[in-house]
Amino acid sequence: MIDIRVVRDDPQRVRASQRLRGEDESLVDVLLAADEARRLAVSRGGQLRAEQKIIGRSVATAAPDERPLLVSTAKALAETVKAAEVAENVAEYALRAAHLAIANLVEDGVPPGGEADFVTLETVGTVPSVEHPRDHTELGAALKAIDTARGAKVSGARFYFLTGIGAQLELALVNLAMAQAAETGFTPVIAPALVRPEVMEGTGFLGAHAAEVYRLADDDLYLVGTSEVALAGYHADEILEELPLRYAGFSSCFRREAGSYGKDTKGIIRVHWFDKVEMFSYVRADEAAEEHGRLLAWERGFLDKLELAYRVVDIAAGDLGTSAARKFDIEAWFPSQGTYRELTSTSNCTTFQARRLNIRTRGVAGNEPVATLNGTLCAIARTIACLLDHHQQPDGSVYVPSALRSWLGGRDLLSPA
RNA sequence: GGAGGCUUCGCCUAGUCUGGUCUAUGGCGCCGCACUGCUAAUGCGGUUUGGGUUAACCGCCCAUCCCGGGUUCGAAUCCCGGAGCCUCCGCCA
Repeated sequence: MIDIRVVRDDPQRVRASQRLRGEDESLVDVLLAADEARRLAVSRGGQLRAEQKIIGRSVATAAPDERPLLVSTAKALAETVKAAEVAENVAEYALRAAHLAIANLVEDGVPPGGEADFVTLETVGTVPSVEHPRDHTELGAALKAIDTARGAKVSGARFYFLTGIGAQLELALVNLAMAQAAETGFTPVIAPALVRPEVMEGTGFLGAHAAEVYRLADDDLYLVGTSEVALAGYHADEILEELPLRYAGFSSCFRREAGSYGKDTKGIIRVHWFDKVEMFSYVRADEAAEEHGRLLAWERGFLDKLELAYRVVDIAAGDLGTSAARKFDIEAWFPSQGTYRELTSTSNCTTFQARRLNIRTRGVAGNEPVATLNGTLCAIARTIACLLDHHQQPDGSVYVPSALRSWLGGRDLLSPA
């Protein structure tokens, strides 16, 4: 939810942002009209209620013989008030709908264009040269670490089992990520994976990408696609006294992957369920961009520990999520694919989520919404896929980066049994 | 899953049975001022949140007693639905 005052004061800016995203600019005019209509409706309703209050008071204090007349007057007024209140509700609802239809304002400097128009900011590390690279599915099967066949048998396509060293790798990555997060000052959090509709809507996931989200209809709960959802809802309806607040949440993540038919059908790069350690920050609105830089740096620090070659990309406006003002992805090198693939993603949601979730802090001119930001520390399944692929050796074994060894019994090489 | 209790403006609380100056009581905390020779006491005043009006301030107006409906001229108060918390029973890792 963007600041309605920005829309009133500078509709051109909002239109420009919508245009950059490839969204409908005329929604801005719909919103302005709805805002004006609501103001009129509320003001009329207020006036009528004020009259009604005065009459009500005179009824209370009137002499018995004067009552009937007063009551009949009040009755007539009550009809008018009721009608005005219906109009208010309609206007209120229309305003909210119009408001929710508008995505966050795109930050200055975001590249224009769509999915293919990202800008590479930096390329880091040395891309490994592997003669005849095997993909992570093959490597994972040989190591008895990843079992996608039985995943499909038990749960369907895009499900998997991590077994043996695969399961240990997950725990090692979680431990490493949580250790880094805690050292950096994040509060480690184990977050629920099921959330209420308000929270899901507040984080902006029920907008354009509602089809991505699993819903438990019998219980009216949603399965989160990222612990960002729970971590944003954590402080809903609160006034935060001390900022910044930083949380590192671990949870399972569920994605329907609707519309991704045919993409990454093999292996565990794109799955319906995976575990993830996510960083989430609450900061003052004017510090959001700086925090975004810090989140990106922490993501890079983690990938550096995994000794991966990667590039940092600035996502184009048309490919941003509803709530993001800017997004940086880090894509790591997959030798078997001969390309970089997304491993982490950090978004600056500015005050967009905080407005919807009513998360504020005390400012000089009263309470004001905070800014929220999120960034992947480690999406486990995809990271395991990358580690196997990236660190594979000619003999089919896999090199273990030193940062992970203490969590894996000191092993520096994973070899097929 | 069953039974019962509870939810009031930061925290605690009065008010709900018996609808009407409730324009929500009091305490704590907090802020300001005054006074007292002293990081205290006392006194006075202020202190929910959101929106509107304003260049801004002051002020004024509207809404807000968990949420949503309903009854009524009028709802914190009565009725229905929902959420949350608590207690007990059942079940359960």
